[in-house]
Amino acid sequence: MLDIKFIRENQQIVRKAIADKQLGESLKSLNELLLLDEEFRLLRSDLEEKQAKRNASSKKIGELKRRGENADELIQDMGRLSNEVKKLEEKSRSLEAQINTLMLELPNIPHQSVPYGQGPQDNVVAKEHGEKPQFDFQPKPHWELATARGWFDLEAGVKTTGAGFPVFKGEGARLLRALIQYFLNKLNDLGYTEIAMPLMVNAESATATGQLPDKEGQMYQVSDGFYLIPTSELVLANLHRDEILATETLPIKYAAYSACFRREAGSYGKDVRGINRVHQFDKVEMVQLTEPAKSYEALEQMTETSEAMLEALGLPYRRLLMCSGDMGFTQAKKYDLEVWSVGQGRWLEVSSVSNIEAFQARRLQTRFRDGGVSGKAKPELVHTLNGSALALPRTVAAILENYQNADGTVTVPEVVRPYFGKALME
RNA sequence: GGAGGGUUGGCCGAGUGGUUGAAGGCGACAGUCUUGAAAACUGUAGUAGGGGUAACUCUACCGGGGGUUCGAAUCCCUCACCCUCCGCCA
Repeated sequence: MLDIKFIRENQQIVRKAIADKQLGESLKSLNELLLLDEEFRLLRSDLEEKQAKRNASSKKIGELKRRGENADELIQDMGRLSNEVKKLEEKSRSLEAQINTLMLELPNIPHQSVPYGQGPQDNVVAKEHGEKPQFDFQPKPHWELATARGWFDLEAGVKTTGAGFPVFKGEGARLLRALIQYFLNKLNDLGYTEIAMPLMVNAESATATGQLPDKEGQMYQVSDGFYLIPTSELVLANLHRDEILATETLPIKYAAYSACFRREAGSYGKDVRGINRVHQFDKVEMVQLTEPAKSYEALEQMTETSEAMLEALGLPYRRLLMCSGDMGFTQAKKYDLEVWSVGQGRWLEVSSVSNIEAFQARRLQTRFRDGGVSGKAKPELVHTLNGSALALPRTVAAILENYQNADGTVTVPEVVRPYFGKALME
């Protein structure tokens, strides 16, 4: 959510952001918002004036009554005034609700370093690292390797649940677990606090982080008004909702492993082969809350953390700087990391690291100030950042494909061996 | 699932429908004293929004939302959460 004052005073910037992000629909929201905001502010001053009168009279009536004097006349006047106040209050409430809804439809503003672009084709390759492996045999895609050795069983998942709910078995399941361990330990070493969390959230949390209303169709809704989390970012970012933090506690760094659930409506073809895109997957995520001045430094640092993991795993990858049109509703700047999938001959996105600036924090009301909660300084909104380190299925796919041997076995990357327990999947 | 009791400022905790934005305590901050600290004493301080160059001033906020009333922290309804008891399941 943007600051209403900012919107009011910087209409052109907001308009440009909407256009750059290819969200033409939001322009209507902006226009309507500006009108309602004007109306709301006029109404407010009228209302507040009348409230002030009412408060004064009420006080006077109290005094008269205490002294045992007659206040009937004043009470009659108050009746009329109160009615007006009540009507204005009602109007004010409904305007405020409308304004709020519209505010939720305005996207975050891209950082100045974000290139303009209409879609994925305009993303900029910011970096490429590692050699694509060469084989003296025809490398296979991960689903062939895994099915042949029984490392996962997609049919079984279809049976128990439906398409896109993979079942991992034996050494396949073990590889998942080993990777999760490796990632979390790595992040612990870097000062991230590990969190284990609920896999469902309420609408309030989902609204605060920006999934609602923007991505409602992407989430599974279960009973009692809960949503299955599409990413653990949602819970991590909400951990300090409505809190004022001491500056010294920043940056706050959280890491978590969780299952993630996404409806992924409209996906098809090679995108969904094997475990390229599934409805339930595992992910290790990092979230940081920082002071505004330090958030872009943190974005680089978090991206480098994910890259370091890919390097340690020996997977060739590239870093994309996402263009304005492909970066999503809440982000100010975002990098995607993609690994080379040799069996499919394509890049697979395994991480996405974003700076949300104050866009989430404004809804979360997560603030900080010098001197802590009861300090004197004015509270200020934190910046929130999130990034995957890393998403499991595609990392597994890349490992299987890039480390495959001619006989269908897979060499386990060295850094994972302590967790996996041996050097070869067979 | 049923029946009761709760939710007040950073924390604890008063609060009778009418000068209560809210006593008191703790904690915080500033000052006095002290070589320094502690103690003691004195003082300051909620959050958000609006108006004003400023001094200042207005409004809202006592879990959330609605209502009753001339007037609500206080009465009513509703939702959420916490506690106790009963039932059910582990």
